[in-house]
Amino acid sequence: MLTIGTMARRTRTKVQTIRYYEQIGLMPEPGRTEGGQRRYGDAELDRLAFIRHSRELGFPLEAIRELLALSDTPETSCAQVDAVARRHLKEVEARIARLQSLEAELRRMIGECRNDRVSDCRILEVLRDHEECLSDHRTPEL
Amino acid sequence: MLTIGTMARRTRTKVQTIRYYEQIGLMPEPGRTEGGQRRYGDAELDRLAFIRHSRELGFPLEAIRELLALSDTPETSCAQVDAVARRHLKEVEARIARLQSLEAELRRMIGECRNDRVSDCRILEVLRDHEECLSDHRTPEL
DNA sequence: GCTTGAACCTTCAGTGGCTGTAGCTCTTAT
DNA sequence: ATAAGAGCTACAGCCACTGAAGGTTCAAGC
Repeated sequence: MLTIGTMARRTRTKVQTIRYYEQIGLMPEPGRTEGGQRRYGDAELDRLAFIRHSRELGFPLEAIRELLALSDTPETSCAQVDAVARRHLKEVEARIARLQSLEAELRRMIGECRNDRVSDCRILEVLRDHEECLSDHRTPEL
Repeated sequence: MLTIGTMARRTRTKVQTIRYYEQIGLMPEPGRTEGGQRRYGDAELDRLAFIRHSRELGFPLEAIRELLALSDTPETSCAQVDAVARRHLKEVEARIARLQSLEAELRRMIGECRNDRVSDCRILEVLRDHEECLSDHRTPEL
């Protein structure tokens, strides 16, 4: 039987985070000691490890919820798993593209700065005046 | 005199966002009509445009606060402005690098999936078993 | 002058994914 | 028996907004 602290150490998770996962229904309610402390088994450890690995790959918790549900129906096709992963990949690609255009803009701006007084600063001028150089205003920033 | 709605339209900002900026002290408290509605001048419009342009470039609000303060002392050197921008560029670069390593890992994972049953899914196996392929666990995810 | 409807007001809750704190209680080793 | 360390609950805070409820004000048209 594993304490919450042991679970945390083994998966490099904060104790509070595990309790949070329980609260939002991502981890099951574990058994308790007479005194009310949580005690976990190996299945729970595996589940937590799965969640953490998925988080390291940037999957949002809702996607992880889907993956866990699919993982519990072993006889069905994994096409849905594939779809979740591809969807996430698309989001990551989109974020990279967005950040790269920010990066280019920032470099250009910084490159023009001649380190004069603030009143002549090119950076501040750009921030004051620039007209939507960035194409897509509807995507989230990152 | 500009209403909050006009300010919002001109800067492509939500009305609530402008009130939020006021609440956190990024925008000044404007004058009001007898009935209590906000009325702005051109200086406020410029300030809001500055904030929105900076946000489009991904500057966090605290950095924007710094930039606005620096912008109000025209005779000093703009080295500090430069420093804020370079600091932000570094963060953007770091996020890109992190996302690119995620992207590579996701691609590898998806590439291995043969679309069998869930019980043999390579994606799920990776998520269950993979040992920290991603070097830096201390940086924020994005 | 009056009506109408759009725009404004305040306040509060929610987003995602945790993290930190306060003030307790429980377990375990000595 | 005691004391340290780990656990417990409940709640607040982070960032940068966004939405909604429920009410008030403004401006245009008649």
